Amino acid sequence: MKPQIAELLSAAVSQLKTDGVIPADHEARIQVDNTRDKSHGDLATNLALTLAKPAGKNPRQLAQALVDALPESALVEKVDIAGPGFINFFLSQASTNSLLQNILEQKEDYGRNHSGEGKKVQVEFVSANPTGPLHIGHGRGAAVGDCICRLLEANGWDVTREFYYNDAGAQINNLALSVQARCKGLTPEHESWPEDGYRGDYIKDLADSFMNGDTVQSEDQSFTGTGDADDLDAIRHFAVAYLRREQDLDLKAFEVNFDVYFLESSLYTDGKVDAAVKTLIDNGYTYEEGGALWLRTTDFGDDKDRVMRKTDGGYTYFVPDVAYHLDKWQRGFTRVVNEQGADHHSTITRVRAGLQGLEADIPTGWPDYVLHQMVTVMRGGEEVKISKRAGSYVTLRDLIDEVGRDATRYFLAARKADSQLTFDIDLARAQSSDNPVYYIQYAHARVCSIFRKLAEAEQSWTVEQGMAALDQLALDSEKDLIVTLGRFPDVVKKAGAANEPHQIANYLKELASDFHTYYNSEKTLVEDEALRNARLTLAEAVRQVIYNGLLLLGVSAPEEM
RNA sequence: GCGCCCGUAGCUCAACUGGAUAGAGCAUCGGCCUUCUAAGCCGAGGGUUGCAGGUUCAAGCCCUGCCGGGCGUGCCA
Repeated sequence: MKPQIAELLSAAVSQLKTDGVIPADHEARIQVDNTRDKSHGDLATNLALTLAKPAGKNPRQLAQALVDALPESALVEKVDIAGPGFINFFLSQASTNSLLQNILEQKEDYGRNHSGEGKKVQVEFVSANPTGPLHIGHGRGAAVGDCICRLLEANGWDVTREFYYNDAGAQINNLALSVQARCKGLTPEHESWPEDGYRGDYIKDLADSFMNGDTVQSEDQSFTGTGDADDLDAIRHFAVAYLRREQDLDLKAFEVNFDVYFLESSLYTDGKVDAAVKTLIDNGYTYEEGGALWLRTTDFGDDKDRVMRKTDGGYTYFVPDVAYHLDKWQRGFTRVVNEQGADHHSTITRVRAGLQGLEADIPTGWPDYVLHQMVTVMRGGEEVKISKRAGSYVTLRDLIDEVGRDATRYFLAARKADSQLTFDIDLARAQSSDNPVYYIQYAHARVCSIFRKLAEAEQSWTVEQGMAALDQLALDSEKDLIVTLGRFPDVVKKAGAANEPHQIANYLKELASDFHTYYNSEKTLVEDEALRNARLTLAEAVRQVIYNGLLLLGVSAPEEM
């Protein structure tokens, strides 16, 4: 309903410009907010406050002038001027009726918009290296990243989900050496175990599988173990394929899917790394020193220059990353969101510097980054630090197995990414109102239950009957609930613009709470047929919006609990 | 030392890109089942938004300086 009110205000502003009250060249930013206090109506604007200075008038006078210039609208019951000059709108029954009608007509589309205009956006997330099972930090990245994708889709963007993984380099070599050591019967306690080797139990499983000659198949590759413990290259390939398969299975269990798996190694084989390096050299942003090639990142705001090519001839990690991002740009993604752990934030400056050095007309602040902070896992009031399988960290699989996909997704996506997160396993498992996931899902199930009861009583309800009866909804609690339903499209828009899925989670909690309150105070299946039909319409609208919201989080909406 | 992020009720977190009296849940205390699922609802107490300045008609939010925590500060990724 905000857009309609904003339109009325816009018309009023134009009128006042014509009248010479407001300077004609002033660009007014019209902001319509939900009110916190019901005595302030349903929606409010600070327009008179922001226009006071350019108009050279006191805000209350200006507010009165704006109100006088507002076009008539059936949506508005009453307009007040309050406080320092806020304009408060009280919505009419006609507006709440039409809102319910919209929800029931648009169904799954209610809340979606076309602001992205079908433009291409790429979201890169998880991007775990294939050196072990996914840990809880990857889980947070997966939940947040996937929800961002769903939000962007809801806002009309054409989204590509991409997973980038490092299948070359020092860590992979380290992995291969660890597996090889296991193939030769060594354990991590042994004195000749590789320094900085991976020690988890999964290394042993992997070695056994390689020695058995198993064939592993992942999303994008397959490889058969040769059983030759001296063939480090074969071990490397096998280990990568094996762990990729394992990560794929975890992601599938988490209901996170990718459109593109991008291999770092392909940047080398396609010559894209060399090409990027050559361009940087040709553009004069590099120099040799101490046997290494340096990129002058200080030209682009870094606090010191960075090594590109090491003395051993290999490139540092951010060089292929620059080539990768140039590739993204060339694929036509004018908007790219990179969801990563905050421990990698130092790459941002380097990648952006490298991209600027390529002089490819890439905007300075491109791409966007969403960084998530660390996750701490608690059980029984104690911090959980390790899993048996991975050894040194809690895996995503552990969580899914213990608390389920819905709760895991919800808890990992329900917090602002840039604050540290405490994952309380006991709470996530709780089947009570303490647990926000159950609380929200239960609201959905309750509506379904009402309709089951209706069928049992051999009564019926249709949208048409409901629409005809909407004037029966006269209670404050009913209007409150409808106003909350009306906020949903705006929440989707704002959450999408800010890459903040947690806003959806918060909204759903609020909506569920409003509904539970209403459910408890007013019976839906009353004798009076018109009132019953009206309340069923409201209940169905609530169900639809909860369903739509849960879908954005990738959490299921059960019909019974 | 320097850079980035965070600091809100005892705990976990909100506060809609600067708005009106900072809100929920948990925990504590007190109520509500003959009634569509009590897996729920209602009520009470609980705050100098880390500290000190500044900008603004208006600051939890923006600026400066401190304090505390996290991450980074690799020719690791």
